[in-house]
Amino acid sequence: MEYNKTLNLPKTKFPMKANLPQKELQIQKVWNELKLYDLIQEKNKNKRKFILHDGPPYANGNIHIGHALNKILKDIIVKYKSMSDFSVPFVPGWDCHGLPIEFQLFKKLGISKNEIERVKFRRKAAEYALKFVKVQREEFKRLGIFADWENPYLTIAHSYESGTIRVFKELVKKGYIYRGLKPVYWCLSCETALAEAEVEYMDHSSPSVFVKFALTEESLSLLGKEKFTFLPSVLIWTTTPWTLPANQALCFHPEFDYAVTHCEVSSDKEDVLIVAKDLLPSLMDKIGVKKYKIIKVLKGKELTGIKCRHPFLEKISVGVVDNFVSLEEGTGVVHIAPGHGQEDYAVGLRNNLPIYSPVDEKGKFTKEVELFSGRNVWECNSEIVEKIKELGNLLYTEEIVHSYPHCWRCKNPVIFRSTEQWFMQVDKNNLRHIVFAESGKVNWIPSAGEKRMKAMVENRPDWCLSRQRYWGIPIPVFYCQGCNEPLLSEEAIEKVEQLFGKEGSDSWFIRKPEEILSPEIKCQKCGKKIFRKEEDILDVWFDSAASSEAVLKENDFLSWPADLYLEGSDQHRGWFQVSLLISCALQNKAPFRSVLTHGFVVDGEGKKMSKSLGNVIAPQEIIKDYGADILRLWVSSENYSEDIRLSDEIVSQSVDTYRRIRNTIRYLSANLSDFNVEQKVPYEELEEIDKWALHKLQKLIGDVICGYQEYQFHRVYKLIHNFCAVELSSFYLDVLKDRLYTFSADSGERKSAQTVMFDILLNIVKLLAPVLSHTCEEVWPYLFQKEKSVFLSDFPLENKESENNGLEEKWEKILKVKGIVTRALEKARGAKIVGNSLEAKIEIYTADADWYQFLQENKNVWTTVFIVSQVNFFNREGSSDAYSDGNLLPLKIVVSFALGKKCVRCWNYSECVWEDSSHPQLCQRCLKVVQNMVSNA
RNA sequence: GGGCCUAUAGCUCAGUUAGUUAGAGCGCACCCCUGAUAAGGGUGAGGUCCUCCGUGCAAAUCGGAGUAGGCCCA
Repeated sequence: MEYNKTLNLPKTKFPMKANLPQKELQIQKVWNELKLYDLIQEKNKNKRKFILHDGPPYANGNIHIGHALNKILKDIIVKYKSMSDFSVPFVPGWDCHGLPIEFQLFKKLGISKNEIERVKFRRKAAEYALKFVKVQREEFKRLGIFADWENPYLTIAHSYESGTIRVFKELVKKGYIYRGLKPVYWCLSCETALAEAEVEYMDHSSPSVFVKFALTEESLSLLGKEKFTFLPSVLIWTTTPWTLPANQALCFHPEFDYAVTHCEVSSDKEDVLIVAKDLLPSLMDKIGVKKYKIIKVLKGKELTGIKCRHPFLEKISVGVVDNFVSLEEGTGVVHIAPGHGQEDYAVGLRNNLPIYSPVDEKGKFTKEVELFSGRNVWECNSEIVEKIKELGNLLYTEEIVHSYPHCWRCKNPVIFRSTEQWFMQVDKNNLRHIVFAESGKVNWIPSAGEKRMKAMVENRPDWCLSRQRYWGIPIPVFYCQGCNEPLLSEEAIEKVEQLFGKEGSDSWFIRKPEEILSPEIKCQKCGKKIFRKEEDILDVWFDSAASSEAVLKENDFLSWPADLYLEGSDQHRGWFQVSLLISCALQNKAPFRSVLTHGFVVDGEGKKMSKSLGNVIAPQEIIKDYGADILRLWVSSENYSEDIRLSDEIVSQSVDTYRRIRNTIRYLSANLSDFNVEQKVPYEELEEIDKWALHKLQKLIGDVICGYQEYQFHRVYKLIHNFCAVELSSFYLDVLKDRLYTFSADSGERKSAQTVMFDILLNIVKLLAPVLSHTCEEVWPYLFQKEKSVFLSDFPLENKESENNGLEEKWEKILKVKGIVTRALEKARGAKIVGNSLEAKIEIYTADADWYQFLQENKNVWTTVFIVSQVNFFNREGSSDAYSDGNLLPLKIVVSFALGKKCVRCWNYSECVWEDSSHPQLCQRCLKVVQNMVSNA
């Protein structure tokens, strides 16, 4: 007789080999057909809401690993919350406007801004963005992300654009919006503003000049009581002499030492110069001074407020301090023209200097600079140098070649030129303080986010909202054709808001002002009724900053504020900050209760991923080779609060972990092929070890829930993996084999094991579903549940009634004994005494009365727990050659080959009577089982 | 250059209020099994807790400096 046919061996159709890349597609197809996302919403519609507001990724290009990480983290939360008593509508979003798209498209079309009509271009840009929305949507769906994919929010949707204008309107109403000057890159030949991405750095030859700014009489006292034979001068260095007419200040570093130095410039010329002390030797060498003497040394901050004469104009330049001043080159004093440089502009703002820029759009000096009026700034460079020399304020000049920004189209050098821009005032209505206070109420995860946000808000300048671009939401402002006064009226903007809601923002460039405005409206200043439209568009950050207003407020099934924003840590500066700013301006309140940030994906060495380093790993590759669940498992395994590493080694670790979990699930299900829920054994009747396993399961459930609630998914990952590998595979399931396989199929003992295995399987599948979504859905049909999907089931709750801490303590001790026995067995295996552990007979010796009693009390479990054929124990000290485990346990173990005969069915050895003539190779236990089967057959 | 963050075994992570010999799982090596089989079990080897200095009776843990890396600015 083939006795293995009488065994209850595992049986399942659930494949060992996952073949995820294919299998996942089938599962996703089923999800689609079920309309699972809708079913989940329907199921949870009356529960309390949890709003995770999606930060819109930029709709250009395929998704990269950072996108995958971000959306998977969100998805884990959405799924966990959806299964745990929350209604979690998740509306994905895309950022569709902005320079990167515009830039890419112009490149693709091979043309520049002036070579295409604006509306025509905008239609192409919209098409381009929508194409990538579709691409990314498919890629996100391929990751197994659940969301309202059919109804995402797009920043180019009419309703969204209208919502953005509404936000602008509210800001105008509350007085946040003003017009001011700001320097931007400007191409003189194209007569246009350029974005940073549109300038290229190329070598350029410029005059390098060292120029004196003489102190005024009144400032001499700042230098102390010294009498000077020569009027001291502050020495600056610049490579853009043409910006000198716009000079407003001289900037010192507050902490640097500045030397007031007497120099013999030449045999007949002497000077007193103020420069950074550390630069003195190289500087004197450069300008050819052989003899010099330091008269006095001052800290930069002591020079604050010093007044100097302009080197060739009748005006005063004032001393200011700033940390950006460096000792790399020059004199340690920086000439500041706030209208002609970014750094200068920032210094200007901090010191309330005029943003002065007397240069027109063709790059010619305006009438304000009489000397050079109407002349091109480049042409004037040399004349300015001549003029300074003439007045004796030039100490040194040479031509230098350096890297300088050029226009990407016409390749000419560009300048910084101030133009009128729209701003949002950060200090209006106490906004900065409100933002600060609201930040303090937000739950930042990790908590350092609060510090980072506050530091940023504290220092940020007003927000420049204007962009001289094509692809964005227009700034809804009209100008009087008569007096050029901007029309900043709530009523007018509301017309635009309504128009965009109907026709979208392209209509701004199609409709005439009179088609938009009501006929009664007139200029508040001069009363004229003819207007022109603003050409500039809004900074793309304004679009996304409006999302909580344009999405959460506009949809009844959502709510405001959001419970959670979850993005990369770069968004402290980006989306979080601008959203906070807008929300506090409009609502005096943060738009989010919690903000969770994750780090960036870096390679195995912790270096950033870049094409040039060749260490980029694409999510598409991982999906193709291993499947989305592997990627999801990797996401869950990493502590995302820091940098997140990814390498081939790390992926293969996820693959290994996946296999272990999958096999454990498969094995559990394979042993449940003849089990159904009606056969469940009541708790009281369970075998003790089964109660122990149930206890462990409940603890696991509690810990895993804790992990999910605190968004610590790597804890979830570790807990479940350890449970599968340690509690289940290496112990419980291994020990159970004898009972499952050899006991009669319907025996209470076997059903007891199956009852618990079923519980374990069902719960593990649910616990893992937010992470291994496809795999858990794949096993779901093997669990005969009423729900059509694991995601329509309820998340487990920790059942404390199935817990028994006393039992756990006792089994901990039993496991310790198993530990020493397996070590003894391993030694015996090495000595070729036994191979398979069932070939072993174990003798345990202990002189310790308590331990002996413990062994005695549990005498029924030992063979099972050790998976050996025989166990004897003795209340006496074992011989010296018996195995002992240091002094960890007062036990000594002797391993010998088991006594008696091996039963061919259960492989246990026994000395029982082998009497049955028809089954002479069966032990008594198996004999009964087999006889039973035969009589039942 | 500035703000924020990180550094524990080959990998992913623990390590509480400073308190025995710094832990887990995986991987690796070796062994067993062949009734979870492109599986399963066992044993074992792996650590300058990034470096240096300091404070403590005592430091992975607290303080300072540095190195390497990340994000954001400049």
